[in-house]
Amino acid sequence: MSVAVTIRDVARQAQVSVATVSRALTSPDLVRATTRERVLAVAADLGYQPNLAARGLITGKTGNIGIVVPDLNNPFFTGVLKGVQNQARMASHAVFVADSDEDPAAEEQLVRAMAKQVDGVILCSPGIDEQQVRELADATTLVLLNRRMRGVPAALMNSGSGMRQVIDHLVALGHHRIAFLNGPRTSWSNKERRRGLRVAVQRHDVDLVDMGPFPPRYEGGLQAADLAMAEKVTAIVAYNDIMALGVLARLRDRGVRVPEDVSLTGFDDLMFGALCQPPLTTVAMPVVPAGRLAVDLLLDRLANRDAEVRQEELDTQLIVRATTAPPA
Amino acid sequence: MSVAVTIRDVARQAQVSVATVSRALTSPDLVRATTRERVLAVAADLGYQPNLAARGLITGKTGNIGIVVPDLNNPFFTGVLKGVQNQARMASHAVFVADSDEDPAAEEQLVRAMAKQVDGVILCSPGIDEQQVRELADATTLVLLNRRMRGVPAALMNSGSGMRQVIDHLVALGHHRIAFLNGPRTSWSNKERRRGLRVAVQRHDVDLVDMGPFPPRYEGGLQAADLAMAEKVTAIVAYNDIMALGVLARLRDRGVRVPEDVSLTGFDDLMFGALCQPPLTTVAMPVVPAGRLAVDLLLDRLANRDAEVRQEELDTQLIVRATTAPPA
DNA sequence: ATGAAAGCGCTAACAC
DNA sequence: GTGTTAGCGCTTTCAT
Repeated sequence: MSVAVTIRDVARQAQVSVATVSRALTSPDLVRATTRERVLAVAADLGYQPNLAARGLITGKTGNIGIVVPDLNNPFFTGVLKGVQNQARMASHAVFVADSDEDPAAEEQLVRAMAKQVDGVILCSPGIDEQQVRELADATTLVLLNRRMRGVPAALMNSGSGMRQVIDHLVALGHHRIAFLNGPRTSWSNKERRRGLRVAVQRHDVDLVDMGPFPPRYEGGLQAADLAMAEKVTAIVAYNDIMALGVLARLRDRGVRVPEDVSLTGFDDLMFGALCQPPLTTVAMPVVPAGRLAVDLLLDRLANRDAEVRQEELDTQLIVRATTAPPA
Repeated sequence: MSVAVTIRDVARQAQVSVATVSRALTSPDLVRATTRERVLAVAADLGYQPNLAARGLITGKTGNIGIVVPDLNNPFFTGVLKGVQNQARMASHAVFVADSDEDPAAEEQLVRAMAKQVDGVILCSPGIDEQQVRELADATTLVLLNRRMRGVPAALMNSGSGMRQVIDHLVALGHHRIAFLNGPRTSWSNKERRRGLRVAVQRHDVDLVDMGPFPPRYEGGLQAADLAMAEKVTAIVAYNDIMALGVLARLRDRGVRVPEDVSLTGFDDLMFGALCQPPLTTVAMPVVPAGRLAVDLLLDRLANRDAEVRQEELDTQLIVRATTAPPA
């Protein structure tokens, strides 16, 4: 392990003061070109890397951003993380990540613990209570992901538009009685998807059977499948892809054919939808772009603290694959 | 946004010096109990959170650890990340994450960039060249994940044992001619899996058809499926689950039944193996435990810099599901 | 047991 | 254009 080379070492070797080295690195136009080049050359030669913690101590900016997610095993959140990581790197920021294991209390702690080491944090927390979010927004610069709240910047995905496309698609196929399998009632996403659905349905002659809530996982789908079939629907709209996969498995076990006997749609488009059999008709959530957007919003807010709060919405897109067809 | 409360504020309010506050927080037994309690009470009251960057500047420890992975969209790496995050939190460390987008050159940069802000980094890089890893190990405390290299601590998964179980299983079913679909030739994992396979095969009367390399993704499986069938094998061992899924899809399209006409196994056990149809027989890689182990190794090394280098191996386990059966 | 003071590596006035 | 110096928030001698 090589010993750390500091700004002093560079200064000595380049025969200048530490201030000049600092300037050469951070405000190049403040030093004469020849000096700058000499300094930079020495720095490169010595393999000098500025200590960002020390820099942050004085500038007040750490060059880091944090992201808190409920579960790193969920491809939805890792997609977001990927986008965040990407965009952060473009902006020369490093990213702290924390996984709360779906525990809202932990989320609050994690944000607070991060607060001192980052310039701001991106919070993906469907569960945490609104009042607490406000307190956190007070403790650090916060950007919400996939959740809208007055006065807090947010990167959003417009599930309403996706749901409208789902309903238009199903109605065009000839469906009139459709089940919606709710995810967690309190989650912002579920509310949004449900709202989009209800709006879309009003424009058509459709019976909407509102079911659940179910756990937003494979097991939730297994459970929901039987209940939905009992309602004699011809199409099932699941809260998300994972649940849809559970429905698919359960229907197959019961000998119900998809899409011949019943149509099925998911939501999120998390990779395995495309890989499974039959491939799942679903709505693609732009998770990676949303992660990128969140970073942009955060950096923008940091640079421009008293501009108005931006909440931007990305469109979602129906992906028709093979689980939807005209009713029998 | 509330202004930061520093150690000075606490000191003033508690009527002690900053040194005493510092001691009360980090070496409680150096201050009188009554003083300590008073200080702690004030700190809690003011919502004081020590600035870790400042602390790190003087102690030389940041309390952070880094992890560099090739792709955050790959559930293998996010599983590891989950384990890392988990264990780091137990040890009150924060986690920096960086995604190299499968670019070995970027990996090196990312590690170097992190080096100053972390106590050590966990590197998951099948691709990066051995010499460069050594240089990185010189620049920071490094722990390798799923890759063995002399003198560098490593958290390993013993794919050999899993492969032996696969072959024993297939042979017990009556297979004699088996294809192995190679992943990237240079990847440590592929070498290990292949080696395990060859050893296992020697103990039985089996023709091993070594095919590929193929890209370790869905498309690689699509491509490999036809080639494997042309070799008249009765069982196909894919480098990993994703490739196996590609094989499965292609075989289904061709009307080849799995497992009736040909058996198929994957490797990794990445969730969707269980969800697909038929559920995939595969080898479970303990990715989350491996992440945890990597953190332990890192922390251990940090605490005990001149102990011998630990390289620990976790066992892998065959998971028999529904894609393997006796040959026709 | 506690305080005063030095200093971690760096940037930002302020001089010249 | 460059050097000198103070100080970011904290820990850690060294005194007392």
